[in-house]
Amino acid sequence: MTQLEQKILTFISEFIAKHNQSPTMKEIGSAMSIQSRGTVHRYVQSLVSKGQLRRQGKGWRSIRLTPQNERSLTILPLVGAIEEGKPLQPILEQSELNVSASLLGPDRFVLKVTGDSMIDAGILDGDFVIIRKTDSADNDTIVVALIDDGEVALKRMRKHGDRIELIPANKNRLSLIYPTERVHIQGIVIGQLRFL
Amino acid sequence: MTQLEQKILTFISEFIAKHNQSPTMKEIGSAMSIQSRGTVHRYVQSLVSKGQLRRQGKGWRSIRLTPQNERSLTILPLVGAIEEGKPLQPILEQSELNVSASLLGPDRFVLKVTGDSMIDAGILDGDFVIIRKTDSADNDTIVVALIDDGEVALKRMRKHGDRIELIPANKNRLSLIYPTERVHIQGIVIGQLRFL
DNA sequence: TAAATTAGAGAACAATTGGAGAACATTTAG
DNA sequence: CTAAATGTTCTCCAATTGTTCTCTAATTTA
Repeated sequence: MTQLEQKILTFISEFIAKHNQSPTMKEIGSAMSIQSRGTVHRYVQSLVSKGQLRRQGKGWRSIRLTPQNERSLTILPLVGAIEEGKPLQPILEQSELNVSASLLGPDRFVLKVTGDSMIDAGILDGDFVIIRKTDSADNDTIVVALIDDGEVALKRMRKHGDRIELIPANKNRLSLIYPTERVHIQGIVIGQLRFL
Repeated sequence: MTQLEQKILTFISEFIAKHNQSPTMKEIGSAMSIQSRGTVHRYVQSLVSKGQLRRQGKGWRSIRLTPQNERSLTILPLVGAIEEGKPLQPILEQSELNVSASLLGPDRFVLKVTGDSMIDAGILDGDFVIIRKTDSADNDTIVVALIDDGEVALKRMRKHGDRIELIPANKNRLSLIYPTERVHIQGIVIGQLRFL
């Protein structure tokens, strides 16, 4: 896969995620600054022949992703589970932990956390949290929220009518309550990781 | 392997980790201050013949790492840092978080944690910890230890002469002290992750 | 000192990658 | 049905890269 093919594959993948529909040759070309539909078509064909894409039917927007590109790679061997004072329990069923399938996606990003406001939720200073972009969230999920278009908070959220309560996971800190219109949800925390 | 060959191999490995594509002869040359593509080519050929690299296909960027030098990679966009009540601080320098480069390796594995013995260290029930295999560890690192070839403990370790103290990160639990010969270190915790 | 080795420059050529656009076929919208 | 848009096939072309050479200079070795 050449560099440009890789770019095109990524573009198609993100386009589908965003529009729930594959782009046309022309749309791909626009994004890649390629004027010729014929040239774009050649790249798409190349990706199909390399098994990175497939075509469904003959019409427009018939490009589809292959399963491998709907999820990405496997990563680490998962060998067992630790439980208090018991022998190691081997995990046979799923012998690999697929980090990326669960955590990656075009709508994901990572934030590094500073401070201890979420310490009781096991999110420590220096940890990274993986966020799925969304502008709404359920009660009691941990969200990234922008307050007054200025400061950012990583807090558990709970709605009370026209107000939103942002609850820290730290007994030494207090909840903050804002009118709904002052709080803009940026995303919800779907994962967390730490390097020691 | 000469010194320069070693440098080139390292450069290629890091380039692939960063760009997910091998560098061209020219790019290698730029990094090594070698003007001639031909000269670079000679080094690459030498590394191939020594089994440190291989070539895939005939096109550009067809240099591949041999399994011994390989690391798979997974990259998430790292957009910023959250700090208490401050505006989002964009991270410009390194805009990607390379999960696997730091966490993966042939001597790594994952355990799923059950129980709350490490709760004060931010390791909660259901979390996954990434372990680097080793049979020795420094004081105050979190280790996976096998006790009497039977039960497994995830605890902070401290040596006291011929005894080893295994310290839980939980105020409601007590340290356990064993004679050195009863405790077999399996590895140390180098990372942790959680799926919400 | 002389020969061999190592290292780099760069020319020359082949192969691959990347792009434009014409011509025609097919699909979709109205 | 008709027209517009899209998909497909094709040729031509340019730019970049990989590869193989030869030449030169510096360093090491016999």
